[in-house]
Amino acid sequence: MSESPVIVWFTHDLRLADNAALVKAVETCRPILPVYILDDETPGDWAMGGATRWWLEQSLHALDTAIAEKGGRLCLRRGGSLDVLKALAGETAAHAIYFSRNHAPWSGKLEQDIASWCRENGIECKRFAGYLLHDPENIRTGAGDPYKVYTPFSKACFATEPFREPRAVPDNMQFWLGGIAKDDIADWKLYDGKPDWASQFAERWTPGEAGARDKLERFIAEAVGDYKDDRDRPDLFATSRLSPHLHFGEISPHQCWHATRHAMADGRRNVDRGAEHFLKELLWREFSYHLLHHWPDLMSEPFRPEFADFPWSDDDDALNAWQRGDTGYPIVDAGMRELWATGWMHNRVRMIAASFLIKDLLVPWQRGEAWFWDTLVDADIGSNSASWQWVAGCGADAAPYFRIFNPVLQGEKFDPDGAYVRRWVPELKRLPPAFIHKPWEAPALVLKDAGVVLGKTYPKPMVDHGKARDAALAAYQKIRKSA
DNA sequence: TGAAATGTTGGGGCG
DNA sequence: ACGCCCCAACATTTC
Repeated sequence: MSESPVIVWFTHDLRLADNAALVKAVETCRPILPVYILDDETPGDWAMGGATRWWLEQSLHALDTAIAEKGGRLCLRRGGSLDVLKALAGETAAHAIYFSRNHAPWSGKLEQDIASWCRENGIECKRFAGYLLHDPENIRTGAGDPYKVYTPFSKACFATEPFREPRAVPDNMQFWLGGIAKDDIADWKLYDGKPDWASQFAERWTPGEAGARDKLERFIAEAVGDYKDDRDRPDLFATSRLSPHLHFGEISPHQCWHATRHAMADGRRNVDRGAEHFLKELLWREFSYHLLHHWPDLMSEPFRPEFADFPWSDDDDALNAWQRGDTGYPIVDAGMRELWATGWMHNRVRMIAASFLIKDLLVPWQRGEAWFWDTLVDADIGSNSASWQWVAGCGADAAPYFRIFNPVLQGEKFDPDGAYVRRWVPELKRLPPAFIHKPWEAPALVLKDAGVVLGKTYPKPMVDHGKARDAALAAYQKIRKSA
């Protein structure tokens, strides 16, 4: 029997580089048992959605391959994390359990329970910093309160630079090779391909640490300098698309931060304006988790309590039309179809589509949040919750409710030629730019030339935006009076 | 990380 | 020449 191992429990840190738990496990000079647990029990209502399950399967393959190249294998188990770790520790007579901290609302108790059980059973337990630049309890206002506003929060973060350097992949890893039961990932049925809704995902994405590193390097080399100007353009390839990689921890925010800072420091290109903005976007992710940590029901309850009485119209037909991308507003439909086809949507379009659901259709923001949770490959409990509250106007540092996006103007401003709409709503692709974002205003002859029959080949607008806006503002007045 | 309504200004046409 | 009106263009306010 080999020496008792250190269990390295992988969660949202599916990488070998910049992984403190792994580095410290190697430093013990004991054999390592790398483990991933598919835990659908602990998160309750927030078990992983469909698109993240597709990603997870790919990412675990990538991690297992990377570990295999070092001479080990990833051990897969399914069940409640505490129960599985107890079982594994028993089966292997483990010396220790090392892992990176998680920041979901259910993680704190779980990690405490693991630490307590380890203490009672004479097993060393070490928890390392998680997937944020700062632990959420360490950033406070001068008065000692958590920040509720993004800008001062981001200033406070910048003031704490420099952040620690990323850690290298440890060399001479020794793996524990005892014979224990391991799940076959195929049995998890993370994605069964029936129906084959994720067929396009693989064309767009390369899950895993190597894919994440490539994405970051390409973004820094080609796009970060123009990020401030072009990041709102869904028709361009101007954003990093790192969100799913960050969600699974295939890359750390420290790695992203330092790569950006190095590009700024080398000074060969005029990169600073865009790069600075990219850092700020990383801090929006940070801010979302900061809010979630201090207000752990952010996923379900409006931060501003008066919104609990908002007169929503919880209409399934409206929700379904939005989900399918059949609203009759091209920029909204393009976004929803991009989401379905690729598991991702450009951030500007997320705001437009979310605003449409909430303010034009008056559907509760939680319904849209749930849809995104199921369909986004980057579905993340922090960013998703905070961002939906932001759009709904009920969040901490949110867009006020009366700030209502006009889907036509937003389309014309951020997809000026209509290239994005043409890509995802091909039945409109022959419409000229002047009407691509408002086909109902096109003269009959123009529609005929483009092969568009409104109500048949493409829907008529499901609501009149002007009237919907008035209705939304009227609804808002009701909760304002009672507040 | 809005948009619409309302207010102000200034150039030009015109009597 | 001058005042008046019209209405872009821009600014401010309101939702």
